[in-house]
Amino acid sequence: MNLKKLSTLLGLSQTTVSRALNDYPEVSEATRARVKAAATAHNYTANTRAKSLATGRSMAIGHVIPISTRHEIVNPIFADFIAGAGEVYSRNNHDMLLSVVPDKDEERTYRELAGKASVDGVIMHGPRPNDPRIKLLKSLSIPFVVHGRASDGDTDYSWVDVNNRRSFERAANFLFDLGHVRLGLINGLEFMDFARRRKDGFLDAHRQRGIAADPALMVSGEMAEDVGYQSARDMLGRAEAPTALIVSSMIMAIGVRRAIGDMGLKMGRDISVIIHDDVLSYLPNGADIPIFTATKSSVHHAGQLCAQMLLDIIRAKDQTPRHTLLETGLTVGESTGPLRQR
Amino acid sequence: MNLKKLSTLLGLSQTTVSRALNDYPEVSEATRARVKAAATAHNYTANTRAKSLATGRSMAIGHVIPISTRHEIVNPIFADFIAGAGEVYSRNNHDMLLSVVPDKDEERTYRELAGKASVDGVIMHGPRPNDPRIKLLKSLSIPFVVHGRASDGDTDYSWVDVNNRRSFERAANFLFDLGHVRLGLINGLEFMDFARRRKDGFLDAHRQRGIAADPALMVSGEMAEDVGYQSARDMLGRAEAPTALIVSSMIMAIGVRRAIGDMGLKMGRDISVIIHDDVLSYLPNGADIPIFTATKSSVHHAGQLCAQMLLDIIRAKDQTPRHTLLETGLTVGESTGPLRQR
DNA sequence: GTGAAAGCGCTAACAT
DNA sequence: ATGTTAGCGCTTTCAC
Repeated sequence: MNLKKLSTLLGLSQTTVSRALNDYPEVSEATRARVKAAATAHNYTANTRAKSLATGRSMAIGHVIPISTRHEIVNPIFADFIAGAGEVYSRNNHDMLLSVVPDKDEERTYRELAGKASVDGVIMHGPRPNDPRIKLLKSLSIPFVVHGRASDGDTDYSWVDVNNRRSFERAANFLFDLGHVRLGLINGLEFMDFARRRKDGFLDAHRQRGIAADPALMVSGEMAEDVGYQSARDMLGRAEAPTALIVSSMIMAIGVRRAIGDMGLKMGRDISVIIHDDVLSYLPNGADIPIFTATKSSVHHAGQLCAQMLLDIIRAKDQTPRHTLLETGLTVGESTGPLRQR
Repeated sequence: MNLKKLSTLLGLSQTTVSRALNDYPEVSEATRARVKAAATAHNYTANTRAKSLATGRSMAIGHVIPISTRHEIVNPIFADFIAGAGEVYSRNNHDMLLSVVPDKDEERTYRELAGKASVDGVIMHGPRPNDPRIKLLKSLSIPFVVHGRASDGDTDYSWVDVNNRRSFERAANFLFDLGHVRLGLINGLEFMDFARRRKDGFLDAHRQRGIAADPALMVSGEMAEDVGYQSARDMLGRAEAPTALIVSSMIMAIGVRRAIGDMGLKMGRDISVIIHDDVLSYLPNGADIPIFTATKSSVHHAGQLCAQMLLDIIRAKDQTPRHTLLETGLTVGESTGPLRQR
């Protein structure tokens, strides 16, 4: 079923039917009702391609997902983010176009998306310091929103980010309040923007308390189980071992837990652990998992906000940068451990 | 830059330019070279919408991802699957259209995708016994491939699936070979097709050895950490406790590990564990994680195969059902435990 | 309030 | 080997 057939069927012109369906005011309510009834009756939906060819708007948003040889952070994050963004698109009758490309082809993909006019805007993921993609997207003059921030001078673009710095500052201060004085940090790779900010927050808290952070108790590595394991073993085996750990991802924390068990220590008694993990899909129904305490702030939510922001930008045709900084919630569980007096 | 401009620029007709770009044989090699050079020079890429409107093919594949209130299995699986499928689409110049919809809207979404002609085919996820979506997709006469199988009589559609049954049969036999005689199964919800097959495989092995499977040692629940924990506690606390467990997902296995630790048992000595997990993105670089032994078979690979199969079907315009059954690899690690003599 | 006609950017007969 | 023309399904002036 298409417009032509539907209109002849109704004895109306394509124009009128189109106008009725798209809620143009000049159509009489009587015909509009008749048209809409017929449309649903005959299961009519406007062909997106034709529509976007005619209007110039594609009603689609592009997400470019670079796939690197090294598995990096990206994978687990995306499911949640995409789901959040997707919900927003669905509600707003937009399509989501996913391009999974080898990271070396990322630039070409952006160019093509812009050239083929197949999307009205794009979401950019995983920014790195001085990210060249930002300049590229600007030069292509296509609306875009960045998930995360590239920590350079140029903040002249729209982004949605979690307040990683404050999150880790709060986590550290929370432990200081419990009486801990030696904290360990098991962080992601610090060339990633978020990891850098997390470390900054960790250090902020130390400065506020006048406590010197021990470089030996701050490690940075790939977010993997074995990295968590090895880091925890190393730290906890030291003469000056930490009494609490802040871990930068769930998967690393699983390794940390294994290390603690292997060393004959007990969580919450000998060592307290707080983890930060943005991906709630790991957790049953988003609940706090019983193993660890998590500072929760969902990437799912970030996805929704990015999508909404981008749609707003497109709708308003106003590209002045917008920013959203998400605060995290600190949820405290058993394993954080009882108050330790010095 | 569009065809019109490019063609006037070259002093050729749109047709010739189009033909040159699309590798039609009737164009002289000289002009083809000239045209292609100009195209790259001016950064020209054909507008997808216009192209698909003209050809009738959209060069896009749809993935419908139902988002349920209960978090179910779906989430962690998708990242990997989508990544695999996406790679194949990229290589074949197809777009991937993702629709994230509340599961009650799933049917409507399929109808719209077909009606709007926005995709050439769809991939269906998470089939359930006697799944109504299969009839729907057939009635819409849109090419589709199912990831997984619906275990009813009607196998008259294309699918790609992991051999879950054999995987669990092998896992159980592997443990029997080690001398174990009481095995526990911690499985996903058995209204899901794959979980049912896994149980069947588990039972197959028992039958082959003439060992009766104890119903008390076969549990089925949501794939969550706490379900794994509770199930393991229950089983291991019994008078007739199992000496080995087969766990149906990594996340449940994490709970199992916690239970084992809490009960003062030691993995590999008191209790052996084999897990099956299709999602390699959890694992660092796809390597065997050091905690558990896994029967590995990547959903990522399944994604690639689904995508390729669908593209083949579309290209061949031949909808006779095709099937691919993926065998799993059993990777053995320390924690499976030493040979236990009876 | 409704309709006729042009056009979005491309491909595919049908010429030549 | 290249060009002319019509048309994919829709929206959008412009007329009435």
